[in-house]
Amino acid sequence: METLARDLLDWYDRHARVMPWRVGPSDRQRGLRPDPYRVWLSEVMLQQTTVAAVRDYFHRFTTRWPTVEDLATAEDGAVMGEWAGLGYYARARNLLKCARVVARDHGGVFPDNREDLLALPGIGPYTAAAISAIAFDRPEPVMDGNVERVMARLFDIHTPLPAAKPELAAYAAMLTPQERPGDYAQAVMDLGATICTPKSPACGICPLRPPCAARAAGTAAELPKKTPKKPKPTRRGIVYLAQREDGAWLLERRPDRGLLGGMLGWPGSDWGEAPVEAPPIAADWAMLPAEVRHTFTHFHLILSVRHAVVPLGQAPHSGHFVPQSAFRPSDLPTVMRKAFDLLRGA
DNA sequence: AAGTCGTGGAA
DNA sequence: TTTCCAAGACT
Repeated sequence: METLARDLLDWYDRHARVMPWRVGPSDRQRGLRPDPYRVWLSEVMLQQTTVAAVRDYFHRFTTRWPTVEDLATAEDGAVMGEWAGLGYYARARNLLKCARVVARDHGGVFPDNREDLLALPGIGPYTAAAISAIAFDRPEPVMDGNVERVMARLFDIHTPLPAAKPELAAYAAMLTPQERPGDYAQAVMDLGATICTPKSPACGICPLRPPCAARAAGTAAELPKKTPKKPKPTRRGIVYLAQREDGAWLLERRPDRGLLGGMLGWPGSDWGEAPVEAPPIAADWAMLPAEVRHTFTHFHLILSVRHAVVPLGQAPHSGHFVPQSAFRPSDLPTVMRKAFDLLRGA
C-alpha cells in the first residue's frame, strides 16, 4: 500500500473522532460495518454542514425513525419540521423521496455501489462515493471540500477552485487504497476537519507533514486558492404574525420549490428592494419596533414584522390557522423563528 | 454551467 | 461587524 495512505490510516487508528453514525477503526477491523441507513442520513445532513450542527438532528431523526422504512412512511410535514433549522431544505425533501424509493423499489435495502446510489434523489457524486466507501468498504475516492484542500496542499496546487477540481480528483483517486477504503475516506476528511484546516493548519502535528509539498513551500495556509465571490445584495420583506383569539397562529406551507421550499412560514410580502404590504387577513396590524436580520447563501434579508390579534370566524386570504397546541416554533426555519422570537420578546 | 439553496461558529 | 466557510446537489 502507498506509504501515504498507510500513514494516514495509522493516524486515524489513534485519532478517529467518535461520532454517532460511525463504526470506529477497531470495531471495523473485527468485521463490523455501519448501518447504511445511518451512513446515508449522516452524509446528507453533513452536506455543507458542520458535525457540531448535525449531532442533535441525527439523534432525533434516528430515534424517531430508526429505519429507512420508518422514515419512508413519515408524513412530509413531520420530516420538514424535524429538519427545521438545519438549512438547505431541499435535502429534507430529497431525503424523504429517497427513503420512499429505497423502501418501495429496493425492499428497504440501500444499493451497495456508487452507480446505483447516484441514481437516488439527493445523492450526488460525493455522497454516493462516501456511502459506497464507508458503508460497504468499496475503494471509491471521495471528493469533498476537505479532500480538495488536503490534495491542493499535499501537491501544492495553485490553480483556483473550482477549476482545479479535476486535477485534485485525480490525485485523490491515485491515493485511495484498496485496503480499508472506508476508514481511509473518513481519515482524509477527519484530517481536513481537524489538522489540515482552512485557516492556520496544524502542520506541526500533521501525519502527512513529510510528503506535503505546500508545507515545504510554505504555501499551505493560502491553499486552496478560490475565485473571488460576488457581494451579497440586501433584500427587504414584511411578515405578518396573526394570532386568533383562541390562540391559533396563521401560517402557510411554502411551495416545494425555491427558498425554504416545503417549510412552514409566516405569510408575507415578496422580498426585494421595496416590499409591498400584503396582509394575509384584514386586521389592525401593529408594526414591531425592531427588525429581523438574516443572511442566506446569496443575500442579506431585513424583515419588518407585523402583528395582529384577529377574531374567530374570519377567513384569511392566504395561509391557514394552526391551533396553538399544534404549533411548535421549532418547526420553523430559522429566519421565521427569528420573527416569532422578536414578537415574543426573546 | 453558473446560480440557487441555510445556518451558526470562528476569526 | 463582516467575512468565511462546513462530509454538495440540483437546475
